Amino acid sequence: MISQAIEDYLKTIYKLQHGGADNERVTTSVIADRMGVAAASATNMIKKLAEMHLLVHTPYQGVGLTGAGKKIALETIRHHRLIELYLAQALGYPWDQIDAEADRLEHAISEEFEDRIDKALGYPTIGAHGEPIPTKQGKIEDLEYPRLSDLETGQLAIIRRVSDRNPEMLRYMDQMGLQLGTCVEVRTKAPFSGPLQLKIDADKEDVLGMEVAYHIFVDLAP
Amino acid sequence: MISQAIEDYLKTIYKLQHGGADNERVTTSVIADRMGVAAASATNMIKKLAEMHLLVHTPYQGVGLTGAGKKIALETIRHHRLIELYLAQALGYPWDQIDAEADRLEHAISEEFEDRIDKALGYPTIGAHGEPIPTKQGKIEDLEYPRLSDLETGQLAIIRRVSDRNPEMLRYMDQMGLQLGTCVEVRTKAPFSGPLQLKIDADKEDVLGMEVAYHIFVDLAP
DNA sequence: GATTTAATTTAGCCATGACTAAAAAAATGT
DNA sequence: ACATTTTTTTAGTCATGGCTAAATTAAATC
Repeated sequence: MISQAIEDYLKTIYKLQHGGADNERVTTSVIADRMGVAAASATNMIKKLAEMHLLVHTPYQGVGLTGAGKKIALETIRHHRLIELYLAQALGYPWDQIDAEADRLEHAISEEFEDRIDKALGYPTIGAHGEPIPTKQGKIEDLEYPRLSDLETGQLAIIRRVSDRNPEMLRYMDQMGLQLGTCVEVRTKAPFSGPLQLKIDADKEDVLGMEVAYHIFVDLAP
Repeated sequence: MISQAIEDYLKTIYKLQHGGADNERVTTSVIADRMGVAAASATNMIKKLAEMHLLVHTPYQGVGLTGAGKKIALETIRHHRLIELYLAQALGYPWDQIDAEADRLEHAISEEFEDRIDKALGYPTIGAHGEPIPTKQGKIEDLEYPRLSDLETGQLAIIRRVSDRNPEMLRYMDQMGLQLGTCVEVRTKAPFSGPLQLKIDADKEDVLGMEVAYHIFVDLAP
């Protein structure tokens, strides 16, 4: 049977495979780190998932999801992102709280629930932090946006996606007026990974550290 | 820590204590039966709950919740009933499906979620099947309604609560036009626990078996 | 009151998914 | 090339919450 733990591992592995650089191996320690468990625990689960043919494990090298594993991962991610969006839109949650709540709810909902909130939200394709929502059939767009931290002085862009990993960072962004759709212009970029001077939505001007800018993804405006 | 299993046992025990007759003991086998587990499993959990001071166990006699146990039970029941009502009212679930969905969700939601759906529903005090919803402080009204099966010929009453135990029965009631607030009049009552001839909401007339009537609770109209 | 039956508890087992400590393999540095 | 460090795996443990089979206690019947 597919337990909550299995769903969590598969989701994490999927995100690691698609989040980082293309040829970065998804290793035991990276998985353990993201899951917040000991490396040995990850090894155990990896062995189990390999036996279930949900992933392929090359010892000491890393893992790769099989079709079946990917399917479960995407179902879980779909649940997660639909729930997040529902919490934000229907229940007025701030965007820094939705991830934690969705992490628990994603394992508890039925297909029926998924369908109903999907409908209530108008069949969305983009989640609350700008992530693509996998379809019920397991298709997902792979939108690759440049990071705000990679822009050069003078460039104008629109925020399309943010990392949801750190709630505090999300709260900070919010406070700075940085949301999905917000228009930003890089005024100056200090050297040595220094802070950015930004014009935000044509009315505010502020400084933003590279750490934060690295977690914001944008669409370049011409 | 309070696990999902503990919440489920406490909820079940609370309902057994307050559902049946006043002096019916809540025994191991009754608990095991309701939980769908073996008697030995129930014994184990009862021992554990007794050690945690969530209930008092008199061996071979039965159990009784302590204040702490009752508190957790009522919190769980509050979650369950708020979620049920939310599923019905906000997401349009039919009333025969909400119990199963709420059984899983009740363990996954946060205080924040509880508060938000409570507010969205307008701080309701009655659940989707007519059950009282415990307050956040753990107070609960004990409304005792007569059963439709106990009415006599000629009596007029309003449906106030139904048992949610059997989804098929709920679907049947719905189909018969029997809902909360529906007005029913007993036209004839066949002897030997025979069926009732009912006038439903002043426009339909139909027959209802005792089995179903037993699971419908009403307010007597004068 | 003795015996049968039913309910309850004890004893022991299993799967899940964590953990630590130790061993083994791979990567790195000189 | 070899020693050191890091990563990964193995081995063994623990808590949770099920299970069955056997023993015990309580209730019911003769």
